[in-house]
Amino acid sequence: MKQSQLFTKTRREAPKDEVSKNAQLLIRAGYIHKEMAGVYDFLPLGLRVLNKIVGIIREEMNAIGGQEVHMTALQDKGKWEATDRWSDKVNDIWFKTKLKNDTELGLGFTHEEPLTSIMKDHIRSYKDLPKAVYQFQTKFRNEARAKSGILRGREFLMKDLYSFSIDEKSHNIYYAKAKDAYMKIFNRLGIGDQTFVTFATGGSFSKYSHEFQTLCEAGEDLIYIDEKKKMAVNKEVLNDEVLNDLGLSRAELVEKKAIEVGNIFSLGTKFSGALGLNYRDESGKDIAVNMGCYGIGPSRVMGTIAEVWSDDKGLVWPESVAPFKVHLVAIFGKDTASGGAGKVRQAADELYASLTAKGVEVLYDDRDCSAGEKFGDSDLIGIPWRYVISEKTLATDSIEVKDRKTGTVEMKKLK
RNA sequence: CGGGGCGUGGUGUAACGGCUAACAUGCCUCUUUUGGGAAGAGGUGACUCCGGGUUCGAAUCCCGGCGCCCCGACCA
Repeated sequence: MKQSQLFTKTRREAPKDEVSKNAQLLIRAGYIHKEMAGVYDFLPLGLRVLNKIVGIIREEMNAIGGQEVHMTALQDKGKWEATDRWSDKVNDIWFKTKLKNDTELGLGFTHEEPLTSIMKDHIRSYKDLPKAVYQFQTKFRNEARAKSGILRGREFLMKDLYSFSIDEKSHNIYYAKAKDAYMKIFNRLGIGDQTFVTFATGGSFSKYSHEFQTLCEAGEDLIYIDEKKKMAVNKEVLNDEVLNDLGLSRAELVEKKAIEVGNIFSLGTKFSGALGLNYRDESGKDIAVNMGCYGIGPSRVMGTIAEVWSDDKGLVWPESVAPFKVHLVAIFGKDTASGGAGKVRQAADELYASLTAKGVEVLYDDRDCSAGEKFGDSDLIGIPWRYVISEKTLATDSIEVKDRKTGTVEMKKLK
């Protein structure tokens, strides 16, 4: 894409109503726009990153047999009453609304109830199990306090997968697979090294749930990590019994702040029981389906990556999620007047065309502005590889290739 | 939801209760410039968040509202 056509602009200064690093950088670089507290729009660059994240998650969910659906945000009150999750006293994060005839509706903050209900139409027999279903969905949560930019919003994107198994044993097998898939995802997203599988509160059907916590000062969770074992325990469940269970010793643990980028949960038969999702076993008996749920918020992940991978000059995207792979920066110098076809512009146009033809995603800075401004913007936007082309580089028939992360520069011949 | 802070051109800031609300940046025009946010000149752009009140006079003081940020509580 030609940068001269990109409608978003960079800014020198962050708006004063943002303090968090992710929001400051993402707004300054033109990735997102704040609509109101905890509610952000994704602009072209931001959407590209978000879609990259979504793509990686989708591949890994498909790899463990997930089948993608797209459910509704509007929720039918009845199903939530069946599980006693409708009342504001039980659950105060609902956004609720009404039809013209006064029928109450909710804006989904999660999707166990409606999906369990859908599955009733399709699961009859033990032969129909196991199954895994997932979606990418806008979730609405009426948070008492939205904060930290894109990390805790009231409207955000969520991937939620739900598994349906014959019994606990079969569920545990799937659960373990999902756990591995999650680590694979975070590795591919470039935050694997700082992301720890963390034991957390389990709820009524299992002792623990597993959170995926990325070490980061901007996080709101406190976790205790054992670096050698690459295990962690959330502060909320830290006690001697738990440590004993997990074979961890207090002396080895270090306290760290972290961002919860994923959470997987065993649900047992809580929802299937309440909503009547049963299968018939070989002996003809009806049995409640055993369920699990598995969440990752792609928008929160994007904020987390921005927090973890950035420096004083701007964002530093891992290649797997960067909006473009290459930032082609043309320094026209006195080579050409605006729009003219000087030597540099011609060479840059050609390089852009040939890279694009090869399928390389390129943001081509073809704007008429000073070199300093272009470099500053390039650092801020944070595309992994910068190709600089100018009179200077053309003199040796080459381009300058700079690694955004390491700052390493090398000259490469144009052929 | 409790506590604290803050609302002034697009953005960041300034202005004792008193001149036409200032500066920087952005944007537009012209000239010069051209490898780390270039220089000069001219221009554009603000009912000072909203509503009341005090006062001869309010961006400034008081009351109410709304919004935003931070701390805490909460957070399948």
